[in-house]
Amino acid sequence: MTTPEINTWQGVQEEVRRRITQRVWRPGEFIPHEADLAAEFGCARATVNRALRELAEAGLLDRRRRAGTRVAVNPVRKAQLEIPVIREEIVAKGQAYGHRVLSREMPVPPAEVAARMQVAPGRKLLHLRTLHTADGAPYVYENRWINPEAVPAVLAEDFSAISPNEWLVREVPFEGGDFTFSALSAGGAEAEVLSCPAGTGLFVLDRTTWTGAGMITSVRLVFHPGYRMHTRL
Amino acid sequence: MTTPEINTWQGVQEEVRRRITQRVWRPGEFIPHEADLAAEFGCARATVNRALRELAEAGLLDRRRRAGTRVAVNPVRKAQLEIPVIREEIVAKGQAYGHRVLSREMPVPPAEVAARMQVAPGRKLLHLRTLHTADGAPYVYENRWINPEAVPAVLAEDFSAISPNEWLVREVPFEGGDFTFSALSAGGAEAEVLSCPAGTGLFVLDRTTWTGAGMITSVRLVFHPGYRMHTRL
DNA sequence: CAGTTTAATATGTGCAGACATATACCGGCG
DNA sequence: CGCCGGTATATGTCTGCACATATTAAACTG
Repeated sequence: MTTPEINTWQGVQEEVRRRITQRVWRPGEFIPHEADLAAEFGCARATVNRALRELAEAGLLDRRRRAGTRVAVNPVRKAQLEIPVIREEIVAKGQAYGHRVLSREMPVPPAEVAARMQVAPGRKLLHLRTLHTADGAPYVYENRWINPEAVPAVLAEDFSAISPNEWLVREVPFEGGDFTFSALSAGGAEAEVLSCPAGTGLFVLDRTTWTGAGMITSVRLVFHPGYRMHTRL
Repeated sequence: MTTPEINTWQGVQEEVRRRITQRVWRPGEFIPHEADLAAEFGCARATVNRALRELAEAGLLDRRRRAGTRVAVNPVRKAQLEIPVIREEIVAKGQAYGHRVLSREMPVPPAEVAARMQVAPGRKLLHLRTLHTADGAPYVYENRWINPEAVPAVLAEDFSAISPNEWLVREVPFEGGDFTFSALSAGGAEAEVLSCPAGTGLFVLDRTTWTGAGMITSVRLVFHPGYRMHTRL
C-alpha cells in the first residue's frame, strides 16, 4: 500500500487534526517526532513543524524541546473574537449608522477612573458620552475618558462628524489594549439612553488602550438589549 | 553608519511593529517588499515572511499577492479569549470548587433547542441543570442539552463526580464549536439558583459543540453577578 | 547513594534556492 | 472606448541543510 504524499503544511495539519479528533492519538499521548512524521508524509521537517506549531498555538498539542509533542489533555479552547468597529458592524448589517455626542466635559475624574488611567488625582480628563444608532435606534452607549496630555489634539475636535473611537484609531498609534466583558443591569441613565426598561440585562465591554508614553483612553461600551457577540470554533 | 543585522523573526517583527506604531510607515501605505526588507535587515526572505505573516494575522498588515503589503487602515483588533474550564478557573483563584446536579431529565426539547441541535422535532434529549460553586457560593448556572444519539454513554453517567463539561471533553472528540456572549436579566430561576435579586444583569455564554457526525451538546452558562471575562491586547 | 556534570535528543530557528499562485497592469483587439 | 488575455511580480510555500536551545537521561563523583 502506497500512502499518497502529504507535502503541504495544511495537509499535514488536517491529517494530524484528524488523528487527534478520531483518537488515533489519544489525549496525553506522545505523537511521533517531527522527523518521523516528515518521513511518513514524505515532506520536509519544516513543513511538519509549521503544521504542528499552529496546532500547539491553538492549544491542541503540548510541545516541549527534547521531551517531544503530546496531545493536549484538555484542549484549552481559545476563541478569537473580533472587537467590532461599531460603525462597520452596523453598516455590514445593512443599517444606517448614526452617532451623537450626549455630553462633553472636562472634569476631575472619579478616583477609580484616575487610577485606571494612571493620572495624578486632581488632574482633569476629557469625558465624552456618546450614542451610536442603527437605523435611528440606540445601539451602543459609549462612556469614554481621554487623557488630553497623551492626545492634545483631542481638545480641538468636537466629534460631531466622526466618533471618538474612529478618530482615535486614525490619529493615535496604539500599542496595547485591555478588554473586559461583563454584564450590568440597566440603571436610570442606561435605560433612558438605550430606551429600555430599567433592570434590563445589558452586555458591556470595557476597554483601556495605551501607548508606550502612557494611557490614552478608557471606554465603556454598553450595548443595546439583546446584543450578542459571536465567534466560531 | 552600519545597521546591526536583525536576523531573527522576532527581531524583524519588533522592528516592523515599531515602524508601524511610530508612523514611520503610515496607515494605508505600502511597505517595502520582503526581498528589500530581507536585504535591509541582513536576513533571509523566509525570516521576513514569518514576521510579516504573523503581523498580518494579527490584523496590523494587509497582504496580497502581487499587490504587496500595506499597513492596515484600521487595525481590526482581534482579542483572543480563553474559554475557561470552570473548575480550573475556580481552582486557579485558590477557591474550593464544587458542583451539583439540580435536575436531570429527558424531555422533548423546545423547538428552538431542537433546531439548534439539529434533531428531528419530537426526539428526546438529555437535559441537565447544574450549578458550579466556588467556596460554596454559586459561580455558574449551567443549562445543558445533550444529544444521546451522538453520545450514548451519557445515559449511564450521573455526573455526581464529574461535571458534564469535563466528562464530555474527556469522552467525546469535538470538532467545532460556536460561542455567543450576551447578557440577560435574572429571572426567577436564575435569581434563585445564583442567589441574587431578580433583575440583576448576568453575563451569559452559549456554546454549541459538534463533531463530523452531528451536534453533541448545547449549553448556556449563566455566570454569577459581577463576573468578568478579561483579555489583553 | 545523593548531587552534579555531561551528553544525547527533540524542537526551534535560520538560510539559500526553487517553484507555485494570485493578481495588477499593460497591450492588443473588436 | 471597453473588453480580454498575457505577463510580470509579490507573496506563499517547500526543500535540505545547518546550527541553537532547552531539557532529559545518563555518567560521574564525592
